[in-house]
This record gives sequence, structure tokens and C-alpha cells, in this order.
Amino acid sequence: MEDLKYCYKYPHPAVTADCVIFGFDGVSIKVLLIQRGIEPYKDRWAFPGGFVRMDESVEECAKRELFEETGLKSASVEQFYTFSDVNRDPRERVITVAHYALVKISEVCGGDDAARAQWFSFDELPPLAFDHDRILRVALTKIKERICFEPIGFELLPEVFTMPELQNLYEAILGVKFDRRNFYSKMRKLEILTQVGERPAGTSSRIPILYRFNPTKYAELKNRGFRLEF
Amino acid sequence: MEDLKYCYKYPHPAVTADCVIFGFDGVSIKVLLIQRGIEPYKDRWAFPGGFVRMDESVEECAKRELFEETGLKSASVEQFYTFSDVNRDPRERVITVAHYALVKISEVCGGDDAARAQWFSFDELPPLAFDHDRILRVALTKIKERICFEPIGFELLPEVFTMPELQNLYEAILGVKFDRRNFYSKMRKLEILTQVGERPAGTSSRIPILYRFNPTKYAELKNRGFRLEF
DNA sequence: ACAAAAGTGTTAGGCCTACACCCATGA
DNA sequence: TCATGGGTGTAGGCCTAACACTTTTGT
Repeated sequence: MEDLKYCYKYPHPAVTADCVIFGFDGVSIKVLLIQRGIEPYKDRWAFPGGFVRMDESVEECAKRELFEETGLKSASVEQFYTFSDVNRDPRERVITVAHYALVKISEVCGGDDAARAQWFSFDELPPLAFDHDRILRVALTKIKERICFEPIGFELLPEVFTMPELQNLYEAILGVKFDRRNFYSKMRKLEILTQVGERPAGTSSRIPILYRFNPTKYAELKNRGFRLEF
Repeated sequence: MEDLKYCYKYPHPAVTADCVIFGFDGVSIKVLLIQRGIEPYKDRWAFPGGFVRMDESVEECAKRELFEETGLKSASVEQFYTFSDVNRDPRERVITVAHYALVKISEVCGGDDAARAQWFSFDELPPLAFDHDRILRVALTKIKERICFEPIGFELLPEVFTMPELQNLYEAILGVKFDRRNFYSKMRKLEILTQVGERPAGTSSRIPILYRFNPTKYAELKNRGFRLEF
């Protein structure tokens, strides 16, 4: 008991930051999980995360843990809910501030740190540690809410992408199907897409046109907020 | 030092729950503050709130503290952000989960507990304790986001209200002016308002028509979500 | 008598939705 | 040659935004 050296007049909960990391492979949404190496829930899959240090905010903690456990250096990690059920951790009272981030799936391929990290799609999810299944459900809800008002979708796509890919992304997140023609014109109206290169005139209607997004317009739209009526 | 009886292997932050309580007096938005009786920030105004106990979630804590300090028993206290800057409390590391609630201003009039509680409008705010001014700004942002998608506004109004009052409420929260005629028809289209009583025919165009809201339609709309294009 | 507050309806424009056809490729 | 995937444009309906007049009351 000699190592219990941090003492308080009243009981204090432990506080952690967890990261729900979403990716997109062109077809379906993926989530990044880490296989736990220690008890409790040893060998179960869980979100990257860990205990908040006394010299960092929970957001800083989330970014640090994310980097340590997956090698990801994502600028936009954002908290979305704090889970505080009394018995959510068998060790002691732990309150977790849950964050999410949208990343390009290619960014997390390499790295030895990421040995235990793996992308899962929703129809092949393993059982999760702690209350992480609940955290995932809430994260999904929040993402759905956001995607209609901020062009967050693009953070999930590679630099260059096709219109069908973009549509797949929206359909995968929102769980609905759109009319291709309406989706195209809606996106064009936003004026954040720039066509990449030229399609040799008349030579192909089968290979999709490539786009990248216009960073200026994109940032502007993101600040101003927008309204996607899906 | 004998009373430092809660000891841990690693340092733990303290965790509090704070409540930003919004009210509406028919003209402007008010916020409920409590004058602190103890250091730090003694005599400064702050949001109701306090330390999370080990046998309650942060939401339960928020409700409990709200009741203890203001006599309010509000069903719908909702967390909106967790503030964790390292030095936000001079005593020790304190992370606070901030909540908000919308209440009818009449519900908090009586009660001795509320002796130190007082409603303030935004143009006469006193200096706030801790980082509560920042918390207030974030709360306002979140409320603005919500009011366009959930009919939360009605929770701020008395049972029976007039259309101008309702419009004032929306204008006060969103900080913009609406065309009266467009606002009226938009509200009518939602079909959640029921006219109260009868206006003696032809006898008055100066006193406003009274409405209450239809709880069934209101709940339905709240679940389904809606879209107010202001 | 005049200013201020409350009530009401119409029109034009923009956005959303639904929908059909052509071209190219690969089986 | 046929099925599949990609690209494009149009017409109708709904919602939004702009806008004017009448009544009443209080000063």
C-alpha cells in the first residue's frame, strides 16, 4: 500500500479520454479498435484512450493516447460526451470523456505502434470492452447529426475521390440511399469540389471523374455552417 | 493531514457538475446564478453545481446540486461539454461536466434555498467565478444549435403564452429579427399550438391570442426532430 | 390624432424530389 | 448483346422571404 501516495480529503474518480476513430474505405464506415493487453477485459477490443494526466486537458490526453497507441496525429479530435455510470469500470470509479475523429484510412496503415490496432466495419464488430458499445452508438448518432451541417465527410476521403465514393460515404453514415442525380447537383451547388485533371474528351463515361475539394471554400463553408437537407 | 483518507496510486482530478439554467421572462433570456458563500471566488456569482459523489453519475449530480441550491426539480438537465483546462480552479485540478436546462422562470421564485439564487439577463451579468463566462458562451452556442431542431423553446414559456412572446423568445436566443407574418405561419404549420379560449369576436385586435402547446404533437415532433429554417 | 402592437394573405424565387436517356465498358 | 455503372437536365411542388393594410388601444 506504500504506493498509494496521492491522497485527498474526498474521494475522486479517475478520468480517462477515449477516441472513437472513424474511417472510410470507399464502401463502408470503419472504426479503429485496439486489442487490450492487460486486465480488465484483456484481449478484448476497445477504443484508444487512457488516463488524463494532471498537466493536460482531456482533449490533449485524447490526442496523446491516440498517437501513442495508433501512431495517428489527427488535428481534429473532438469530445462529444462524458460517460459516468458508476460501475462502468470494474477497477474503480472511472469517468471517461469520449472523443471522435474522422481520419483517412490510409494514415493509420504503417507503424509498429499500431500492431494491435485494426479497422473494423460495423457488421463484423467484435465484442467491446467496458461500455464501449454504448459509446460507439452515441458517437454514431453525433456524427450523423454533424454531417448535415458541416462538411466533415471529406476528412474521411483520400485527397482525390470520385462522386460515387462521396455518395457512398454519405449513404453509409446516414444509412439511407440518395438519388444519384440529385446528390451530384447538391454537391456541385456547394462549390467545394474541384475537378482533377481532364477526362480525354469523349473517351470514357465509365471511369468516374476525379475530384479534390477546394480547401478555401471548404474551410469557409465549415465556419459558416451549412445545411444539407437529406 | 489526517483527513486525507482517500488515496490512489496515480493522481486523480476532482470532478464537478455545473448547471447553466436558462429562463425567459417574455422579453429576454435570463440565466440563474448563485452567489458563492465560500472561497475561492467568495461572493462572486457562479452556476449551481458541485462535486460528483462516487455513487452518482454526473447527470444525477447536476440534478441533485441544482435542487439543493435552487429548489428546482427539472427533469431535463443535459450535459453539453466537459471543461478540463488545467488551471481552471485554483484549489486543485477540477474537471467539470457542464449541463444546461431550460425552465419556466416562475418555477424558481419561492424557496429559502434559493436565497442566494438570482436571475440575470445578459446585459447585466456580474463577473463570474472560475471559467464560468466561457461555459456560458459555450452553453449559448449549444442552445442556438438545438433550438432549430427541437422545439425546446416551449420549456421556457409559461403554460399559456402569446405568439409575440414566442417570437421574442426565438429572437432572443438566436439574436435575429423575424418577419412577424412568416413566423406566425411557420409556427402554425408545425401544428403544435392550440388556441386557448375564445376572443370575443370583433372586440379586440390589440390583446394577443393565447396559445398553449399540444403535448402530443409536441412530443411527437421532439422525437422525430424537425427543421426550422431561420 | 397619432404611434405602437396584433392580426392576416399573396407572390416570386429557390431548393428539393422525382424521373429518363445516353454512353462506355466488361462479361 | 446485355447488364452495369457513370454522367447529365427538366418539371412540379413546397417552403422561404418579402411585403401592406386594418384594427385597436394608449397617449
